[in-house]
Amino acid sequence: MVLFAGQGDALRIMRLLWGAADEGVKPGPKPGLTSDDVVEAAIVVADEEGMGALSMRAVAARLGRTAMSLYTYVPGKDELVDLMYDRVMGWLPTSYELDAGWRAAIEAWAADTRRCYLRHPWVLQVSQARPVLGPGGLTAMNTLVGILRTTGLAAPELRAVVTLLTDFVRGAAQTVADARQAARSTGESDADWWAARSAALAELAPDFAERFADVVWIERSAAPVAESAPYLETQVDAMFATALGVLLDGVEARIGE
Amino acid sequence: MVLFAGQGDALRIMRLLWGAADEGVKPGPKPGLTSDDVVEAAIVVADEEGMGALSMRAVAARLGRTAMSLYTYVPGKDELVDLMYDRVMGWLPTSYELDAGWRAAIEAWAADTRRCYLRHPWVLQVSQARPVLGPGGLTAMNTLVGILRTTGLAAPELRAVVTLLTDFVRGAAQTVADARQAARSTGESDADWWAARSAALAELAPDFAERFADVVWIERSAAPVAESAPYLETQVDAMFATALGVLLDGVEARIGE
DNA sequence: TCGATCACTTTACAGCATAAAGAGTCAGGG
DNA sequence: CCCTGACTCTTTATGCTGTAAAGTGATCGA
Repeated sequence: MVLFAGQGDALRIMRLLWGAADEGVKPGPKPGLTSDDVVEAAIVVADEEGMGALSMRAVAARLGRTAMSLYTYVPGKDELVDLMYDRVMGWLPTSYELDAGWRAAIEAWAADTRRCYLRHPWVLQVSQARPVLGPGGLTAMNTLVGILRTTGLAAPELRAVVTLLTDFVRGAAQTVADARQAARSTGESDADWWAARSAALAELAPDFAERFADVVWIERSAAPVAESAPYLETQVDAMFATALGVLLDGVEARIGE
Repeated sequence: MVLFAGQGDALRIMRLLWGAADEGVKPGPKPGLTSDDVVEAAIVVADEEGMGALSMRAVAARLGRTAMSLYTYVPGKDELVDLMYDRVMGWLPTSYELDAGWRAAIEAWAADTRRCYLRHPWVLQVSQARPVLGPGGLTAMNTLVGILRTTGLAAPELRAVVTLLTDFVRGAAQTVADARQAARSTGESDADWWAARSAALAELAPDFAERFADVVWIERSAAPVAESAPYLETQVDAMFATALGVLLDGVEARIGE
């Protein structure tokens, strides 16, 4: 992996992100692919087999080429992932109806964004620090800020709300994605997993009910279905909506000031 | 890595998590280490060099042994990470003063939890789906729920608030941890990184100011220091406090019902 | 036609988790 | 007292990973 990206590298990846066209004719054989082809193939691999299966060899195999040939189109794997990220973020809706108010718009934004993360779970593994500064990611950010600006909140508060929203949506999606991934890769359903663990717990911590009384209480009282796995998806969807509601109540309270 | 963990494996890792003592005397040489020694050494490695540098070889080297010898004490790397996680979560405070109200208690909880994540950033890479069911993690969860129960909120809402809080604190800490990690491993400061990117942006997207007007507005208006790197840490700390305030306003609104 | 340039392949390296097999060490049973 | 089985720990090996380095052959401008 790349350990130090100098300034020249910064320009190169930015050029790729922004689709800066190559200038004139050059000697040598014509490229058989474009960097877009590589990005597209990599997204297919990551969607189908997960980020863990995304290797230069796997992407190259899908394109009928060797791993090393990809380095003609893309500086390295890190940069390829950045390009994949920006591409997917570019597929998100870029504007929301505001006639029903900012709250409804944010709810729609959250649902779309969450759906996108669940369709491409590997996106959640791209760090938010030193963000990918491509057109897709910037447009997505612009869309969210655009909705929130209509609340009339001051910029510092609004910025906090932006990170609150994105961190929450990412975290919630991450949990669902991880659960699905675990079920797929271990072949053990959530229910089986839970059954084995709770049996072991009962044996190893007989004082469980008293020692973790509050946890037991919330699990018993909040789960609509007794004996269910903790991450039953319909239950998780409802919880997402509730949590988002609490968050937006907080925003509303700040508007009242 | 382990692909399928059967029921026997579940019992074994749970026994390790709960510190179930081995029974009687056995033939063969005495073990030179305990699984706790391995976990401790692994935490030191991960704290000092990051999760990416956590390998069985590195842990073994610190203990003066070969990588394979660790498999005597721990089923595999995945399970070792679970043990590390539960150990660190067990270091968190287990009760909070409630005389000043639940809100102050949650603020203290959030500060402690965030500090713990920043001291051991690799903890954030442990998935929340199929959580580690050890005493440390369960106690931490119990502490949080215990504070929130004093709000009198109904269990389903309270559960949503729990995930909202944990997802937010984790996400916020993750961003800071990633930024620090990037600075360390690339040798490029945030300021340098930002300078190189914004120069490239100006060249590649001359219409930036109009095309991403809302993003530009919030960056200009919210940052107290002009031309500063986006993730200046004091700025991020303030944003964390503001966002937590908004979140807790939402909880308060729900209590009023 | 020549030399430069580029696409692409082959080979190689260091590092990873861990399976498999072997070496040495210690206990209880004969 | 020795043997057998169990146990710790090491050595070796397998199949992955990203990518550096060098080589092959095609294609262009001069």
